[in-house]
Amino acid sequence: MSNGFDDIPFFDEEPARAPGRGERRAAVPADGPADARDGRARQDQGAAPAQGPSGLAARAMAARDRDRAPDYLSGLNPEQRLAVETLDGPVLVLAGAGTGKTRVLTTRIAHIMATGRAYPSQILAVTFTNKAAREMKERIGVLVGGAVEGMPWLGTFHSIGVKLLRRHAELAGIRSDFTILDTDDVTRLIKQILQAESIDDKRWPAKQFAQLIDGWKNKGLTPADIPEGDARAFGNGKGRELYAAYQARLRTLNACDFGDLLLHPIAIFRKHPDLLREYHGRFRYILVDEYQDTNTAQYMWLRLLAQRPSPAKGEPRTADNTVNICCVGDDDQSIYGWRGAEVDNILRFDKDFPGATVIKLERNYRSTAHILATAGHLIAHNEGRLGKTLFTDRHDPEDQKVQVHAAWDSEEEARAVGEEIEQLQRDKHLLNNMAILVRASFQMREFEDRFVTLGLNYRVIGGPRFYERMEIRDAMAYFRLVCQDADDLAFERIVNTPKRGLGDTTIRLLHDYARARDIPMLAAAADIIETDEVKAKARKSLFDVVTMVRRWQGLLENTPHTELAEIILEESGYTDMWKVDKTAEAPGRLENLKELVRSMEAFESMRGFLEHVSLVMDAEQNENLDAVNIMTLHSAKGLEFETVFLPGWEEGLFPHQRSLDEGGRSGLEEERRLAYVGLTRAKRRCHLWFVSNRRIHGLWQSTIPSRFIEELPVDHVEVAEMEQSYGGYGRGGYGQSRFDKQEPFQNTYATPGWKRAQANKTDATRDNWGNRSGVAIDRIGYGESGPKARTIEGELTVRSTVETPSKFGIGDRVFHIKFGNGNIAGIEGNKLTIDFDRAGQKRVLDGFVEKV
DNA sequence: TCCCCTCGACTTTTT
DNA sequence: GTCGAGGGGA
Repeated sequence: MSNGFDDIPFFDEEPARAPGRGERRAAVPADGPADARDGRARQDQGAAPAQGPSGLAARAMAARDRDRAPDYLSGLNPEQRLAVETLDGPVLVLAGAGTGKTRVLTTRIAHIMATGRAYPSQILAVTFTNKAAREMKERIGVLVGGAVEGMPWLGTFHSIGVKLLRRHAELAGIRSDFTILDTDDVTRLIKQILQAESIDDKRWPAKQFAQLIDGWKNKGLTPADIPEGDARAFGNGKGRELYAAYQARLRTLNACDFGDLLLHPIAIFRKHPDLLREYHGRFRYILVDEYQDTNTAQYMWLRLLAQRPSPAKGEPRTADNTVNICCVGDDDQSIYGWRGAEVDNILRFDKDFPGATVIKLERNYRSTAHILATAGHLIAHNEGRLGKTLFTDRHDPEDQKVQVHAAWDSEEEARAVGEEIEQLQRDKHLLNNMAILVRASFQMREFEDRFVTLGLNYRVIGGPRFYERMEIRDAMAYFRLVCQDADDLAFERIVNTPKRGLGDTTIRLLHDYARARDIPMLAAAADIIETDEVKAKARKSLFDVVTMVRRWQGLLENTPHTELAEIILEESGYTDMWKVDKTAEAPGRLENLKELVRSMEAFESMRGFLEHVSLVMDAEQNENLDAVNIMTLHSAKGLEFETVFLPGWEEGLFPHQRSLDEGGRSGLEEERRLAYVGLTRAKRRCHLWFVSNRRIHGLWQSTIPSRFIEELPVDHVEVAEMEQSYGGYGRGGYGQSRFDKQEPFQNTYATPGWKRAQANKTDATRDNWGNRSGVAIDRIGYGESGPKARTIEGELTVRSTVETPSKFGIGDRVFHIKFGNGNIAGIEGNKLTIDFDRAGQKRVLDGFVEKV
């Protein structure tokens, strides 16, 4: 297959020109182990292959100038082609739904490489989700005909942030083997801080504070930057102190939360302009996907990397001072305002980057004219848009108008959708091409129940995740502690799991001691076992834990990591704990642990695996199974389906009451954009539903149709004829599986649907990875088809074992909380031997002793 | 230390 | 209505 790249060996050829101005070997560390092994990958650093009559560039330019455009450009429409070929200067592509946004991005990258403008490793391409990054990689691979090994800087904001931070961690005051905390860890950490500050966590919930901090970090605010009002609004006015305390704790734990993955690099770049300049030299081209979703922190990060010094008067723009940034987005699909996205970023792009080329993509290749007109008419009710109107050439009289259905209640809604799906199935439509997009996840349940009854396969996208399961988190905590022993959160999680008789008292003691001396709890435990601070039994247990962890740490370098994982789970007694457990879940949990170890095989090291899990929280779904997709409108963004069902268009649910209450007009507009996203997912058929009665928080409430329904254009929408009476039970002529209501004595388990389900099923509720999926298992090929091995850069092992001189002297009279008064008989570092008046001679830690 | 019961929450969610 | 967390009692 010819793709226009056949005669351009751009991966292998060196730029054949002499080093020019501004060209120097960057001091930026190499691209990790791959670079070290492969000299070729390093050649790009600092050297731009763009100018000069090099063999590669000349040929590429000739290729471009030939009448016949490269194959990969053919098939693009004029606007798309402009977006691909406008390589110099800032470019904003306003790409409406279904206008070939991803195609433009990927072709542009291919074009940059094919024309020899930059090496793959000189292109920074950022997305929001791992899914988008993966898709982009694949599609570029198809375009250039091979794996895209050479694009180390294609990834999510966060994964690129981690990459930067691992290289320059010490500039942020942490070590490069830092741990990435997830939201659960963060909440637990905050809970501890609130407790330490004796703040009532009933009145000031840790979760709320976690969200507050997240919000500040989204805005790029450090404790010093937050507005006074914000600071006062939490924890008796202690908001700022608490935030600072939290950051301090993260530093001692050698850990980062998600926000830090962006904020630390920003701080580093600001403090070290020379380093930033190295990256300016490296990144010839910057591409950003879904620009309308960027928050302030991401925006600041991008600005730092994108901004180049303006050319002096009279000087021409050169590769050194041109901002080759291309942002692609759609203001009408901005649906993440509630988590800090600033639509403003896209609205004022041309002010941020003067001289920007703005290109609108309005030709839609996805949907029918009816669907487009409906979506367009709806979104026109919003103010403050950049204003795009999607159009299509496709006008097929066979095309169905958008169907609006009414149902009595949510149960009937689910039943009717089920019937529609079965009808489509009989007409040979694949279930994979259908999706039910809901506003809120509680709506899913009704559909799941119904589909289990019908024996219809379904998959829930974005449900509960495997790594949130208890046994996975426990196992991961062991691994984390072994890789990074300052990870106190991991330590606390596993120290008494399985039960080792290390209760609250012991843990509190360890915690206090560790805090007082600013050392990890594992180190604190190592100290304490040499003393009499804790009872013999607890001491033995602690000794075991410390010894085990130390032993595993010793094995880390030279033992295959999957083997080590097994050793850890065995020796810690963790698997035994579940073997002994007689509850129903225990076998499943053991199975999950096995899967966990198996899935580690795809990674190069245990650290690589840990990093993957903390960054990539989605698990891949099985595409091979034909199943209806159920997901929220939010997670549907970027996807498309032949047939889309949009249930629950009622006031209060959609638009959601809380959006209206908290967001006012802009909240309503965001909801409307969400509706727009939902409609534009559909290629051929789109069904809207609203019900008159819905159960909310356990009680039935009567509802009125969404205002959005009134905003639809009458010419393109039709009210679907109900085959059954409104509010009655189904009487339709088709569907063998709809008699559970008609035959009251037959319970659901006797329906053919249920029997079918039984026949197909291996697990009708959840698969091992915590993915909810129906009827036939939708198992994830996490092990086999999982990600390629990852490498972690710049491994660094620094241990903080600073000894502080004891403030005590032999003979001092002291008081110990547990043993009372006594005299110091010996001192050994921080351990004191004391002759207690009552308890006799004991070894204790100086932290627990006061002079009297 | 564990288990049971009560109480409260309950939009969307990536990383 | 359902689930999870946390408190209190055995």
